[in-house]
Order: sequence, then structure tokens, then C-alpha cells
Amino acid sequence: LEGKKTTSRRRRAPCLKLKARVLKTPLKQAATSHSVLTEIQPDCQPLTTPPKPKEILPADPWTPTSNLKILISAASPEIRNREQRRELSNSTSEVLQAKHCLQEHLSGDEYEKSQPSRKEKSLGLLCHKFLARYPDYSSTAENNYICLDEVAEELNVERRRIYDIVNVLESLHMVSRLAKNKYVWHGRHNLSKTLQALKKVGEDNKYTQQIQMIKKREYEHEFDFDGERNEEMARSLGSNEHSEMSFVELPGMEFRAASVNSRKDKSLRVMSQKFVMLFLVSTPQIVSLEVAAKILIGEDQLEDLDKSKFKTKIRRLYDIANVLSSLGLIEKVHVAEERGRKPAFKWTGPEVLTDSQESITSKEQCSKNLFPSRGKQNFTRHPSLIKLVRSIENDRRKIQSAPTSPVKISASTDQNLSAFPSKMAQVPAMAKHQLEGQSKKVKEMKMKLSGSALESNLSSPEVVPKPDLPHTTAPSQQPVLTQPLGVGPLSHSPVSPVMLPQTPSGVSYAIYLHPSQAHTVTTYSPSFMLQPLPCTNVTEIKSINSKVLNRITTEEGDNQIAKDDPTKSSTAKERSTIKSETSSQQCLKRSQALQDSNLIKRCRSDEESLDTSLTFFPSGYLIALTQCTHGNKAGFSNKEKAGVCSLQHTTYSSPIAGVIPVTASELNTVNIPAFHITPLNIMLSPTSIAAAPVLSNPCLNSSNTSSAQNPSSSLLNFTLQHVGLIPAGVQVPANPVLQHVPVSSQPENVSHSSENRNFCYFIFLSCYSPNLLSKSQTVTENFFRTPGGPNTVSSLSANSDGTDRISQGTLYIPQRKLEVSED
DNA sequence: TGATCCCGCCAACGT
DNA sequence: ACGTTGGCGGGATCA
Repeated sequence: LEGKKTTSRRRRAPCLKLKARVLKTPLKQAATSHSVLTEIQPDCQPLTTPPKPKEILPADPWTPTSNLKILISAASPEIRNREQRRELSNSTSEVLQAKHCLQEHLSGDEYEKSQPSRKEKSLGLLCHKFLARYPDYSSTAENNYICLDEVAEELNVERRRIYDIVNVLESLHMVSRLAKNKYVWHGRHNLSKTLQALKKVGEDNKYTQQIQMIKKREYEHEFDFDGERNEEMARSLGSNEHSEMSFVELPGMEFRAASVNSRKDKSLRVMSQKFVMLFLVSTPQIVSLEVAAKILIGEDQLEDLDKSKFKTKIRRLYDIANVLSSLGLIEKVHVAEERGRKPAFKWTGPEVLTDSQESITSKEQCSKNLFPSRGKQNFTRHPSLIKLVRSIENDRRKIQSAPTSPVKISASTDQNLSAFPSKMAQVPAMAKHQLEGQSKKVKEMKMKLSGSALESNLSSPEVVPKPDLPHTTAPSQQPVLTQPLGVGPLSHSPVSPVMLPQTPSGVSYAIYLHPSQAHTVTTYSPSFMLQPLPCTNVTEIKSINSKVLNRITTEEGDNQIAKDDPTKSSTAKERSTIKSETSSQQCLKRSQALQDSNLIKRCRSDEESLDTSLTFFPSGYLIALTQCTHGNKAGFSNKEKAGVCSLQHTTYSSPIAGVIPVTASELNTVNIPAFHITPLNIMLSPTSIAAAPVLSNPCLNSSNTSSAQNPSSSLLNFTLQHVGLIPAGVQVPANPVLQHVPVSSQPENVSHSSENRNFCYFIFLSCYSPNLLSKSQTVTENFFRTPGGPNTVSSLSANSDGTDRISQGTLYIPQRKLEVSED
């Protein structure tokens, strides 16, 4: 028991071998037998993890010096510039811990005996060490090659452990295999794209629903293992026929990734990706190991959902989680449960935009052409392509696998595509291109937005732009836009009005209707609020919490014990743990109780300091009615401003609807996430609808005017009826006149006479989507079919300056009206 | 105790 | 036949 790893291993080997043959790694079909285990065990004493030797090992590589080195590398800011608080505290604690050990080493000689503790050998620490060797963002100049042997040796670990790390990194495309024993380091260069792709796949996989389902069952019956229930559940989960999802690749990297070897499962990699997906699709972004394990298991083997399998899965998840934690992507938390707390992890990585929010269209369009059958597999290898890929892989492998085959592909990550004969390769490239361009645009827009918000006096509280926060992780990798959103009014909370920078071009409005209050709307809508929203770009709607906060209930979410230390300024973070109900049903069910005092407090403070990071957008039905005119020439007087503000405030109390002014010219800048919601059976009372126009609070308008045109009431009615907002027979008042509006708040503020301005009306039936929207393109493509045909859309989206206009007088009715992803 | 997860056997793969 | 990968699960540690 001298402890030397190698020694003990050697000693142990024969014994294990014997036993193992019988029960350990079952030969394919041989099932593990515990009885055998117990019987045999006595014979071969060790057969267990060697007890931690308490003696010292002079030869042990873990000398104080090495410890120090590790500490330094782990903490070195130059090397690891990426992290912030979270990870910082993370690694800091680790470092401290290690330091502690170090001190022990130094202090007492007898202490030197202490073997590296289990902790010091943890995968997490090892991963930190590993990561410290490479830059977050690799530059071609540096040594981006990873030689497993070397690394293993340098880090003093078995190679096996390195595989664990590399496999996870590979799943994030942070490294890719070049050849035997050789990997290339990509760093975080592709991270955001990878995450985006993963999120997309996760959504397509309906992970959100799966999670929901599991939680539900769990809740209903105290979850009993070996119960039929589980099998049932597994079946239902697995029955989603997309269970064969394989490794998600990244455009431009697929072949390299594929070359990793054709070992079919690639389990750890795939598991890692799926695990990440779970975070990306859930809100709050907290995933308990249990749920994750169940989903991951349920997906492939619906049959035996036995305990051991579950345990194993959990073990693997821990391995993965350790690596992800080292990367600063997740952080451990605990969620309170009826019985004690359950381990869980919280996503702390960059916020990821949904494809549907960003460039789903471009990507999807491209891929759809290739994979007409399903959009869902955009980044997953399509079955029909496997053969092709295989053959390519084979060729490639031949070239690559020569022992120590030198890197023959240029180190750059995405440029070798052209080398591929397959035209498939070009698609991803295109998508990527667009993606990049778009995110750039998003960034610009965001900047513009916050800039104008700053100068706008209208900037009542909510417009106070949040100073650019340092990125939590990869600096500059994600658009600022992607900052944690979430705050807010979550799923059921009423949408709070938003103030956006005023635009000289006019105003327009949108109506927000929260499903949870739909019933109210149907009958009477005293709280129907009209919000004058000066806006330039509705690219991002900033909202603040309304006083009436809804419960953020997620079986897990609620219970989550914010174990965050108070020192941590986790506002955005915390807020991001809002749950967006995908199910309208649930939305309706949820009560609107105030949730936690923090939120309330924050809400209050919002009035002054306003954390505007919050950007959620109602996703839902959008109806644009152009030709509605309004406006006045009065500028914004202070008084008016005040009025607006107060109006706005009152709205917080129980806004069930809101209107966002949007001029036609801004139409294309409005971002709305793809439909997530079912249109519900919301019916608007005619009066409510009529109110919309009223919103064009005169005080918002600039003096310039255009001919006064009244909105076509028939058009309006038609539209509303068409989408089921009002009963067929009902007619909405034709002319939006203030007095018709049942505005319950500050009527005096809306009583100005108005002049005319062109703008269009948007009506949203919303189900809040905490996700940020970003691209105008999304809106236009998802909701409108311009008369000009498909090209119109392209041209609109192609224009980045946001000046495109949709011809006025046209009623665009979304064609995908009832296409809901929800179900 | 239950949560973590290190350790290393050995099957599957690749050459 | 041998080296590389990496699934897997016992059981040591940690909290």
C-alpha cells in the first residue's frame, strides 16, 4: 500500500482482470452480476480504489513546488483572462484550498506526507491546469497542438483523465482531433457558435418539454425507481423519435470533428452536448443532475431505467460538469427539494441567442435546401449523409491516422472548407458568414440603442442603459445584446411597458397581451394600458419588472436556494433565472404572487437605477396595420414627460396589454422571436383594440407630420377577426380616438389632440419570451410575406441600416398564424 | 449519509 | 499484435 499509483495499479491488475472478465465490463451482452461481485470480491482483496495512503511518497510528483506551479497557473490572470467573479471565486476557492494544502506542506514536515488529497486530483483542478496551458482565443502563432502524451505527463495524470477533459472540450468544439494523440486547440473561438447550435438542437429536441415532463412526474408521484412509471416516462421521452440525435457539429468543423474516430457513440461528447443543451433551453438555466440524467437516459434506452444506469449517468455528468465548471460555463448550486437538496448546476456561461432570434432564417433556409425534411438537424448529421460522411472520413482517416501524423490541415479553423468537394461544406460556411455579420449588426444596433437611450430625456428609469458589463466569460465573443435577460416579468408577469429612445421618425405601438390575463381581456380590460413608447428601434425592448411579479415557478427554479453569496452582485444573473413558460396553459395557471423580496426590492429600485438589462420580448402574434396615423406636433414638454413617466408607472401595477409604437419604417427592426406560443383563445374586447391608437400619445411625436389617414377599420376588424382576437361579429371602432379608449390610467396624458403620423399597429399576443430578439430579419421572415415576394424579405433584411420600409397601406398577415412550436 | 468523483480495467477501435 | 480511446462502475472521500 505504498500508494504509488502505478504500483497499486499493477498490483491490483491481475486480480481485477480476473474478476472483471466475469463481471466488470460485460462482454457485450453479459450482464453485470452483483452476486458474482460480492462472491469474488473477498478473494481479491483490493479490487477497490486504493485507500488514500497516509504516508508520503518521496517520489511523488506532487511536490510543494508543483503545487505552487499549479496555483500560479490556475490563478494567473494573464493566462486566464476570461473569467470574472464567478469563476474567479471558483478558482479562487480552489486555489485557496490548494494553498492551504501547500501551507500544510510547508509548515510541517510530517505534513508533506499528506498525499495529494482527492480534491487536488480532481478533474476540475486538472482541467484548470489543462486550460491554463492554452489561450482562450488561439492565435495561429501559438502552439495550438495538443499532444495527449505530453500533456498527461506534464500534468502528471493518466492519459485517461486527459481524455475526459478533451472529450468535453471537443463537444464544445474548443478542440478537435487532428490525429492520433493529437488535438488542435481552438479555444473559445467557436464557442458562441457552438452554443448557438446546441441551443437550437436542444430546442428542436423539445428538451424544454422533456424537462417539464420529468419534473411533473416527479412531482406527482414521488418518483420511484424501478416503477413502471419510469419506463413509461422513458418511453414517452424516447418516443420523440429524435432520440438518435448524434454529435452536433459546427459549420466549418464537421469533418474535423467527425474525424475524431468513428467510435459510434462518442458518448461523453454527446452527453456533454446534451447536457449543455439542457441549460440553454431551460429557464431558469438551472439543471439538476437528476433531471439531466433522466433525460439523457430516457433518450437512448427507454427500457431499463435502472438504478445502476442512473448512477453511472450521474457519475458521467459529474465528470462533464467539472470540466464545464472549469470553463466557467456552469456553476454548482443546489435546489431545494421536498427531501433535502438536490445537486444542480446553473449556467453561467454566455447568454445564447436562439437561432430563431438571430439568424435562424439564414441558417435554416440554407440547410433546409439540403435537408428538406427537417430543420431540426441543421447541425446534426443527417442520416442520409452518414454514408457520404463516412467515406470522406475514411479517406481522411487514412491520411491522418498515421502515428504521429503531422497536422496537415492548416491550423485555422474554418477556412479549409473549400477543400471539400461536398457542397454541403459550403452551406455551413455561408451560414456562419451571415451569422457573423448579423451578430455584428446586432451589436451595432444595441450600441445605437443604448446610445440614444442615454441622450433621450424620455429615458425614464427603464431606459437607463446599463453600462456595458464586462463579459462573464469570453470577452467580446458574444454580442452585448446577449446579456442576461431575463429579468423580468417572466412568463406570467405582465409585460411592463417599455420606453425606448424616441425616434424622430415617429412612433408606433404594439400591444402586449399576456396570455395569463387573456380572460380578463376578453371581457373587460380596465387595466389595458396604453403605453406611449417613443422608439427608434424596437430591436430590443427593455423592460423593468412590474410590481406585480409573477412567481417564477419552475419546480426547480423556485426552490433554488440562491446560495450565491451576497457579495456577488448577481442581479442580472438572478434575474436571468426567470422562467418562460412555453406552455400557455401553464401560463394561465400560474398565480401572480410576488416572488422574492429581492425581486421586489429590485423592482423598487428600478424606478431609480433601473437595471435595464432586461430584455424580453413578447413573442406571439403580430399584426401590423399600417396607415394608422397619429401624432402631434408638440414636442415633449417636461410635464408631458413626467406624465408619460407616471403613466408608465401606473402601468406597472397591472398592465395586461401594452402597445409599442412602431413606424413602418421601423418595422423591420422589430424583433420578435419565432412563435413559441399558441395564439390562445384570447379575444380582445373591441374597446381594447380601439385603445391602441390612443396610445400614440401625442407627446411622443415630433412635429413632422404626414397626411392624416385613418386606419381602415375594416382592415383592422378583418385582421383581428382573422386571428381570432375578436369575435367575428364584433367590430372595432374605426377611428382611434382617445376618448374611446378605456385607458384607466392618467387619461389626462393622452388627451392631447393629435396630428397625424404614419405608423402601424402591431398587436402581440404575448407569452413572454425572455429571450432577446435581435434581428429584424426574423420578424419579417417569420411574420410577413411581403407582396414583393421572397425577395422582398431578403432585401429588407439585407439592409442593415434599418431604413427599409414596408409599403404602407398593406396589411401583412402572418401566414404562419397557427404554427406553433408549442404543443 | 449522501454527494462526489477518482481510478483504472478492459472492450472497442485503429493501425 | 499492439497502441489508443473511452465506457463503466467500485468504492474512497468529502461535506
